[in-house]
Amino acid sequence: MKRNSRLSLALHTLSHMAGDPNRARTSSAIADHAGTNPVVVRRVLGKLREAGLLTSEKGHAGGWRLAKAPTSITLADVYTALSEQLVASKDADPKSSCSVEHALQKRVAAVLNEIEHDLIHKLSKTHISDFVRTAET
Amino acid sequence: MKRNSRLSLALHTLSHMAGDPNRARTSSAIADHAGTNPVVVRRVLGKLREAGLLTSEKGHAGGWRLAKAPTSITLADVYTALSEQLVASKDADPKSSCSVEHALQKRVAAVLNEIEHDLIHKLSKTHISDFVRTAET
DNA sequence: GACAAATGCAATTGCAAAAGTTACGATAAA
DNA sequence: TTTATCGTAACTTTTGCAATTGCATTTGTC
Repeated sequence: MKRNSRLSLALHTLSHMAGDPNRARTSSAIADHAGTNPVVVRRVLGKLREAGLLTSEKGHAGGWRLAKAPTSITLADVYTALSEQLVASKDADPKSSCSVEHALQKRVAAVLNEIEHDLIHKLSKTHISDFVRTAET
Repeated sequence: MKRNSRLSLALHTLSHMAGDPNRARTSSAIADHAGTNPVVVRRVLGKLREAGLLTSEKGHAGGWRLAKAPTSITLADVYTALSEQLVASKDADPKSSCSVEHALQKRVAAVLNEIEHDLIHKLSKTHISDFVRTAET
């Protein structure tokens, strides 16, 4: 896979589940669909479970299920569950000798953080269910 | 440096230049400031030059200069100059056997692209000069 | 013309993060 | 008890990017 693979995988899987929320899916079935492998799927979906978006069941006939209605899961939920920070930079280096430099860095970081927040806000406007409006598997 | 290092470096350098637009800076001076090396600086700034944001002069007493007023360079200019695509995913895999899958992927990609555009729009609202308002080197 | 300072560019190396793989234990259903 | 599944740890492979190196080119100064 390529860039944004985790976000991509998560979105893909959730959308698919939203089309038929009752069925449980196994890691390997999901992996096959997404062209990856079960362990990677578990790693990514594990984060979504921690965030309360999914549940998983062990044992025979276990698998993954949506923990909430598709209409109540937004892209922002997924984004933050994966703790992505596409825009925001990490904290400014404290090792910058020049204080003007430091002030500059902080200002840049502040703007970037604000834009990150805007991005999340925008993401919160679309729901997983929006992907399944027309075709229902 | 880690993620977004290119964007970070570009923003950092441009902001610094905006504080004193007449002086030319050499790749190695910039590299020292940013804690990196001259070749990386040239690679990144080269992209900005291609986009018409910077000019560079070879030879003795050469270096890098802003090609435009700091007030006319937006974060979106920088972002697109570096051809970043933080949100948008690449084109959907054509190898997806299931047509429903394919339609789903296209819908997800469409939403992501729209959000990417929104991000760029937001970036276009702040200018390089905004970083240098209070302190002027 | 000689030399130094600078970009331009390509090839290589090095490194860290992510993906992939394998293995094994725990758990639950049949 | 057997089978199917998640959970997780350890390891290997891949990949992206920075760093390094080397050399050519351009330009200003002596």
